[in-house]
Amino acid sequence: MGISGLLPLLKSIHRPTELKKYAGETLGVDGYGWLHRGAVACAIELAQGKPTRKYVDFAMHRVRMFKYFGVTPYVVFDGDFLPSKAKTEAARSKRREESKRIGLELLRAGKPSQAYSELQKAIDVTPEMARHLIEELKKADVPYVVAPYEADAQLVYLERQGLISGIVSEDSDLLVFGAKRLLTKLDQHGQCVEINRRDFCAVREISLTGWTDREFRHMAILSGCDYLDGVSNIGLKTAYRLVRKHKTPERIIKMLRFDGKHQIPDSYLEDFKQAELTFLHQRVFCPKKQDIVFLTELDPSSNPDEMRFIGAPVETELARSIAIGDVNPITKERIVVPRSPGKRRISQALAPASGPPRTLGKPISEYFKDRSDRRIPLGEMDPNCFAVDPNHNSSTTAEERPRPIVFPLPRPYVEGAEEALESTPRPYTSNARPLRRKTEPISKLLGLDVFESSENRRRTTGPVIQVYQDPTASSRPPKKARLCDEQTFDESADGTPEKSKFFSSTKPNKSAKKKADKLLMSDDSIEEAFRSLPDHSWRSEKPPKPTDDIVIFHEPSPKKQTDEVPAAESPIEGCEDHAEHEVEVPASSPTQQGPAKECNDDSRSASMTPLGELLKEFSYGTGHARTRVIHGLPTPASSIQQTATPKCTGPRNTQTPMPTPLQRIGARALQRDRFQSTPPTPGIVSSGDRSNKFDSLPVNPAFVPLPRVDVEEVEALNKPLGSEDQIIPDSDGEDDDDVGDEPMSSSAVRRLNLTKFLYS
DNA sequence: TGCCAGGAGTCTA
DNA sequence: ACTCCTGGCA
Repeated sequence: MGISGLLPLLKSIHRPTELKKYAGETLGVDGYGWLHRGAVACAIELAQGKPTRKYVDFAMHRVRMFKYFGVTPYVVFDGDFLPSKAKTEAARSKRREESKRIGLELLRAGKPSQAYSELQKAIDVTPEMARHLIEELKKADVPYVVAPYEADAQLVYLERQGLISGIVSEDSDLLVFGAKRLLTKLDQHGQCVEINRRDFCAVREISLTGWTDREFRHMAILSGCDYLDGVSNIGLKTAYRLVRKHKTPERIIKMLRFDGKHQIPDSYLEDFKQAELTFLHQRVFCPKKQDIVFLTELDPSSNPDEMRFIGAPVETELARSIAIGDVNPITKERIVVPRSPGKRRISQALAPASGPPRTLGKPISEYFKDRSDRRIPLGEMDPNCFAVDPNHNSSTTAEERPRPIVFPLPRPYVEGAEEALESTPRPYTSNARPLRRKTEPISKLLGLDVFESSENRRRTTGPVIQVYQDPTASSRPPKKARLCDEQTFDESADGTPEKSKFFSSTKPNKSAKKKADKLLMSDDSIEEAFRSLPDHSWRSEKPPKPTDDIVIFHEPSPKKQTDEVPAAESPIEGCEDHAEHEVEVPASSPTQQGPAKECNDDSRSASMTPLGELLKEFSYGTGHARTRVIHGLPTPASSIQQTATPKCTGPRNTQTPMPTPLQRIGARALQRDRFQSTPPTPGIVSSGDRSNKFDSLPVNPAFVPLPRVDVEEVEALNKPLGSEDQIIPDSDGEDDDDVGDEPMSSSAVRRLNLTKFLYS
């Protein structure tokens, strides 16, 4: 859970950013988080013990997204539970069991949607699940490590060792561990928020200026953390005041007891110190030394034997085996991936990756055919659901295979599917179906489909499979199509690589596909998605049909990480920006210049044309300038550099109520303040106004030379347009660094002028 | 009256 | 996860 309220408290230093800005870098990611989110999609199957690999698909989709943006993910998995957390974990485990029980009951009672929401709480990410993902990570040449204990500590260690340059996680604990660069709220479009330790001095809610990691840690522990329950009625604000006033934990606790307003357990001080030591010295695995080390070296005077709470020592060999995923970090038993149906269904389901295809009672192909017939009409159904083949990844050539497009299942369709299911051995599926809406049937279908589909793939890769897959895809929660999902489609190597990840159109019948597009939740989202695609717009030059755009994207092959991305058809802006950093630089840099110019041109033209839209966005006023810009620029060209942002921002803007003039003024003031507090920004004068204070504060070498200036420029343009708040744009300026670029600046100037023109 | 913590309710993914 | 509301406190 982390420190509740910590991230909101630091909101003033949240710097909106995009994954592509980290191109060329290696970012640590929490494998558990990915697996968990993926498992949510198949909560019912997991609860029922049905074989499914959806969680692997989700995680690999994220991996592909990272690669697409030129970022190398370093996936870190949780290991054993710390003694400090044993209690918590036991309670959680109990809750999960309870949720599972209730959820399965609801399922039997014919309340699939309720069952699903309950079963989501029952999700337990197991080392076996991690192992399955690891198999895929190996194939994709993605670095990973299983921590001896907590992934949080492991991630921070990797960051300190320079093996990663940032951490992608939703866990605020990382900041307490000492993470320097935390990326949170990463969405499917690659947008995220950076929280940089260097910005702490700029936090507005509380003054952390001059605060050490130690004081910050004390504040966090005092307010309640995973290792120690907080004192009631003491939150972060109060803890902050206490630390500021009394400095040491001893004095704080003494004062609290003296006050008598709070109930402090007798062991609190001791527990407090243990919690702090756990944050400081937890054991981690050092990939360089190939051995267990402490996150922070112990004080020579301290004795690790007296610090059981930081985790028991682990033998070097065992630690290595755990780190590579061969040994279950909890049971310390070797993880066996069953090749044939094993005792556990889960294991069976997972098994396919390593082992040969399992044997099914019936030939799958037959099964599919039946379904395919029924499903054909489905193609017309909603495209909202993206179903990824859970098993799909299992096969080594998963990416090569064509990706099934997911369509939301219409009722009738579902029914047919159910019938098919009935033939299958799963009993429950047949019963539930009449009652439920899409959710239930989907779940049922998923379990069955997944299992069989995987086999089919192994055996054959015929069109039949595709048909089959489509239904599977439907199994996914009925959401709008996400870019990420699209990415999965990219994998389809069949010759559909050209098509956009976002649109799976190729596979489904053409007619069906078109229909699907129409059915999509929001066309806008799709367009936005396209825009988000970085290079793609450039190359296309024009705002071609969405389908054309799609073609541009193509997923990087799994084996080569960063290189692929730049090399890939669409050079990402980020890549360009960070070309300096990484290996790929050579390739990316040349490409950049050419496309960059084009982009600029496009952006200009784009900005010119959609004045009305721009105005609208300005009217919103609330969001970051960037978002507005994005919206404002309907054309693909504009999206080029802003790509990722547009999607997310677009919806947000619309959703967020328009700020009142007062609010805007306040926002501006805030921004200004930040600006002042932060070191002076190097950006150009014109750009400097827009540039965020934040950006200026945490300057990453990589970021400094950002060619993407376009976005910023756009922002600048918007500002004047938004007449009301010119100030706002300043605050918004997220990409200050980019502005700094020479070519960009020139382009920016042009754009600025143009925009003014338009409005004037 | 304002601040803070915590709970309830809602929405999203 | 986010917002809104409530109660306690100064």
